[in-house]
Amino acid sequence: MAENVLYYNSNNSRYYYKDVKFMRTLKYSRQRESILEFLQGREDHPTADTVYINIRRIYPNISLGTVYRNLSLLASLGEICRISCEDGADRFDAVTKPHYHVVCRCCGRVEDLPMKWEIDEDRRAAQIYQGRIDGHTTCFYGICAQCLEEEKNDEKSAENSLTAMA
Amino acid sequence: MAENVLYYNSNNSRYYYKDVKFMRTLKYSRQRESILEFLQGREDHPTADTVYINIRRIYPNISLGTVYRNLSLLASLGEICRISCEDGADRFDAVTKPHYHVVCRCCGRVEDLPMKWEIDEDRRAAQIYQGRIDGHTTCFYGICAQCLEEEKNDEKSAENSLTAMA
DNA sequence: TTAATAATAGTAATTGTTACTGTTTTATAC
DNA sequence: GTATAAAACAGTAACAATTACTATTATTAA
Repeated sequence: MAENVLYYNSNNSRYYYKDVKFMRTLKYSRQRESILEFLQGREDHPTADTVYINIRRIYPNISLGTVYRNLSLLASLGEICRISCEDGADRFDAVTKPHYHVVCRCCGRVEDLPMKWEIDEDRRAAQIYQGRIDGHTTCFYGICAQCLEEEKNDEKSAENSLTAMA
Repeated sequence: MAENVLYYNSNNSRYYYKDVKFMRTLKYSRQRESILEFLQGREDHPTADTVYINIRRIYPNISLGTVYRNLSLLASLGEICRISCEDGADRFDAVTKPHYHVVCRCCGRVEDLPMKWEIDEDRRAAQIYQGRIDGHTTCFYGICAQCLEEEKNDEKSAENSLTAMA
C-alpha cells in the first residue's frame, strides 16, 4: 500500500507524486501551500469555510472550490486529517498523529484532548472483525469550560430577575 | 439534568413529556412509532432516506421532513442514536447502549463490533478536561470482509486478462 | 364535542460540498 | 528563454442532506 510519495523539486517547493490509483503528478500550488501553513498554525480545527475566509486575506480571489479541493487532497495525502463530528461541517487538523477530540454539544467547538492514545484498540478490534481494520477515531462529547461558565452566569441572572420581580 | 420523562396514556400508546428546555408535551404519532419500530427491527444502521423509503410502504405519503424531524426527536429523547461518519449521510441505530462501529472505507457500510465497551474512557478523559464529558463515540475504519473478497476477485481477473493478452 | 396544540404533508429554502468550464500556473523538454 | 502538456485555478452551476415554512390533520385534555 505505498501510496503517496513526497518529493522536493529544485526550487525546494514541494510537490507530490500521487499513487497508482490516479496516476498523476501533483504540481506545486501557492494556494495549497498556504492552506497547509494556515492549518499548521492553528490550534483549533477550522472548517473549510473558516479556512476560506482566512486564506482570502492572502489570496483575495481564491475560490471556495479550491479550498475544498485542496483540503480533500491534503487529507488523502495524509498531510492533514479530516474530523467529522455530529454537527454540520467537517473540520481539518494539521496534527496527523492520532489523538482524541472533545466536541462541545453547546457551541460546537472541537478541542484536542492531550490524553495518552490507546494504541491497542485497533489490534483488539481486528481480532474479532472479519474484515481489515486500519484505524479508528474517538470523539468525546460534553460541554466546554466556557459554555459551563456561561450557563452558570445565565442561571444567576435568571435568579436575580426573579428576585427583582418579587 | 432530568430531561425527557416517558409516560403511557390510557390507550397505552406512548407519548412523551419533553424537558424544560422546550416546554412542550409531545403527542403520540403513528409515524414516529413506526419509525422507531422499523429501526428496532434492523441490524444495520439505516440513513434517513432508507427509513423514508421503508416507512412509505406503511404510510405511503409520509414526508421526508417527518422522517427527519422524528429521527432527530427520537435521538434527542435518547430512544435512538445518531451515527455520523466521514461519508455523507447520518445513520441511525435503535441500540442506544454504547458500542463500537466499523465503517467500510470502500462501500460505506456501518457494522456493529461486538467488542467489550471500554467504560473507563470517559472518566479518564474527564480527569484532564476542563469542561464536562458526558460520553464518547469510537468509530473504526477499514475494509469489510465483502469488499476484501471483491478486491481479491478483481485482482485475479486483471491477472487473467494480462495473461490472455500475452 | 370542543378547544388547544402537536404533528403532518408538501414544498421551498439552506447548507456543505462537488462538478464543470474556460483560463492561468507549473514543470519539463527543447 | 520558449514551447508544450497537464495540473490547478476562479467562478459558477449543480448536488445531496437537511431544515424551515405553511396550511391542514390528528391527538389530547377538558
